Amino acid sequence: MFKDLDPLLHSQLRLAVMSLLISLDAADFTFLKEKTKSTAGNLSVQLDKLSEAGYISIEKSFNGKKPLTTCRITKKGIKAFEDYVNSLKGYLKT
Amino acid sequence: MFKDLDPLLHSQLRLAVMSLLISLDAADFTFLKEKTKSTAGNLSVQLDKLSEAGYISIEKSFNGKKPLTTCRITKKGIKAFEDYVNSLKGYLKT
DNA sequence: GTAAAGTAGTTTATATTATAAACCAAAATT
DNA sequence: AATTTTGGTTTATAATATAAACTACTTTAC
Repeated sequence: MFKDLDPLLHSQLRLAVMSLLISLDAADFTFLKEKTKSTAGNLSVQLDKLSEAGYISIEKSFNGKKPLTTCRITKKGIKAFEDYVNSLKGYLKT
Repeated sequence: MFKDLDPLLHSQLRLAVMSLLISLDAADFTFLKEKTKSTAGNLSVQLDKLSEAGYISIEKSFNGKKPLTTCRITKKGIKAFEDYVNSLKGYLKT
């Protein structure tokens, strides 16, 4: 009846990031920070967790002289997000 | 874009409890424990939190000689659940 | 009738998580 | 050349979830 909710996705900020990445394909740190209205520190930590789980890939480069962190959702991440949404549905239908 | 998710409802067990109560109107401790497959201790704590928030009411009585804890969702709880579901939608649409 | 097991919970301790605050290095601005 | 801003990371703290231990009583088995 109530399937377990992936704890990695059941977090407001990580879920917001995944939600953005699933329709955007690529997004940089600053963009994610603005869209999610998070602090840089929090975002940095949560991106690491998503990355360690293999849900996103993180690529570090430079935009001119400024560091640029680009995130992309992985296949595994897409699957996890879809699973999470399906599990959640069991909790939401009234 | 991403509305804040009520932290009281953004918890697997509390959400499951609210999901049950919203369509059941009343449920006792043992029933909730079985349906949510939670431990008694965890359920006890989470029910208290929902109760303190005014999302559910808890009535203690006796079923013969055994203690009976009956839970009901409140108007405030229904509103909170609906708000939560609506906020979540912003995270899930792909 | 009393010891053991079961029921219905609560309290407390611990592990995990989220978040903010502090920090760092380089670049841009005054 | 000092100050502020950008783009982050690391570390510390507060909040949360969860399980384990406990309480109080009841039922069952001997």
